[in-house]
Amino acid sequence: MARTAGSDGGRTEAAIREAAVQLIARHGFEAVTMRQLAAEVGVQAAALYRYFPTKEDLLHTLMREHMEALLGAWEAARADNDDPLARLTSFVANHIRFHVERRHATHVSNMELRSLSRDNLTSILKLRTAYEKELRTILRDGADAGLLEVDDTGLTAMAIIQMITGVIVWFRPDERLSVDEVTATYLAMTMRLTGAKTNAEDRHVRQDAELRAR
Amino acid sequence: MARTAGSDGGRTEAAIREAAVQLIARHGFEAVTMRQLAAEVGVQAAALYRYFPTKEDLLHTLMREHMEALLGAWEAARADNDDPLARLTSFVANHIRFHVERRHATHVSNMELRSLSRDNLTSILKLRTAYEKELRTILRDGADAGLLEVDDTGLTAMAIIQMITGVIVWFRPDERLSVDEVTATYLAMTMRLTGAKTNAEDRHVRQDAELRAR
DNA sequence: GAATTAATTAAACGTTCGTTTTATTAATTT
DNA sequence: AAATTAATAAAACGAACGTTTAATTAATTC
Repeated sequence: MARTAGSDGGRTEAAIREAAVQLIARHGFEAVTMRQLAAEVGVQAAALYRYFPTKEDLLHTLMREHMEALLGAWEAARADNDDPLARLTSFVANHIRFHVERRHATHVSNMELRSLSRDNLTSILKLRTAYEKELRTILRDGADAGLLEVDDTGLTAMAIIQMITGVIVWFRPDERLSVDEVTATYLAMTMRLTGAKTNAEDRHVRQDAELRAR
Repeated sequence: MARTAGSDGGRTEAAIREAAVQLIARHGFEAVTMRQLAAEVGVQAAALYRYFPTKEDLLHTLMREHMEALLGAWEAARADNDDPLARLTSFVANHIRFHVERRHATHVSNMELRSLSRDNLTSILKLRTAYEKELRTILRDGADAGLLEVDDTGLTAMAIIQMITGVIVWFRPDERLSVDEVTATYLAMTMRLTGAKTNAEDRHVRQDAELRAR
């Protein structure tokens, strides 16, 4: 009826976050009740309020940390490289790996925006916009250098992000394809989609080789 | 306190559907209450139950009819054409037009699947799968005819659908771009993404023309 | 070992939810 | 004009919701 033996605030909070991500990803934020979440963690509902002041604050925390982790992963993965094609490759590969590894959290961050209040929504959208801007910059640099054929930078960035984020809709680990195989295929599609010059060159090299072999 | 003068079942049901699509698209199915919906329509909550037996049945009806309309629009738009490239063009153009015209209903159909019971979910997924199969068939035919370069038919189909459905996330009519302009850009990206041969030919034709003009 | 702080339970709060029941009036049919 | 059917309002149902309060025990500090 009170503090349980061996209870630990740090562990409980981590368990709440984990359970919340799973439950919200599966049922949606509005459909998950604090009692349901508490039961999953193994505590009473009131105990949740020691760690998060409100249900919405819990959601906002999960989203903010997910977006910050995404931006952090990109900063770590980005080769300090001048080559736009290498940067584009890094971006797509990092995005797919990160999203496959955190399918549930991504689902939450993408689907539950409408459950946030104005201020909380604004703070998440700011992070999201910053991330999208990274891709737009790469595409513009690539187009300026004559390495990419991009009609509309903003529109192409949205198309690519939607395409590569869509992986989480159908991808399941331990099925037909590995993460690396999926990444390779999506990279090839991205390069074709943006008219990347290396791709065209590769194709010509291959064609030439075939012709010479005859 | 009872039947209102001028009330009409047909009109009321239509009003319920319209209001439901708007409200669910904006707030999410779980967040919309029957009282809120009724207020939007201008009736009491109990009146809704004359038209839909439960809240979930209302959602299911909206989704089913949306998916059937999408399949119907595709059947009407599909030129009875043997050329896979022409069919691919029709598919993308029809998809974007339909989704832009019915942004809210599309949002509902894509986001609220988890609020459906097993049986209702199955019936919607069946329609969705049938639609996706249309695109897979086009891609396979195109690849078999040597007109497209597609590594993985299923994966490419998902990538394209996610890309072109994503239009509704950012597109707003009466802004920078018209539907036709957006469609043209997405068609160009789709053709590049699938390595469509016409595109390569066009490019060569254009390049030749430029060279000759010098 | 006494005092304090951390972690939790148990119980309750007022509110709101989807839905049902019953009554009432408008429109239609006979 | 009487009888019937369609369309709704009004009120209530029990259940469940997010959250708060108060009490209680475990762990830590002094």
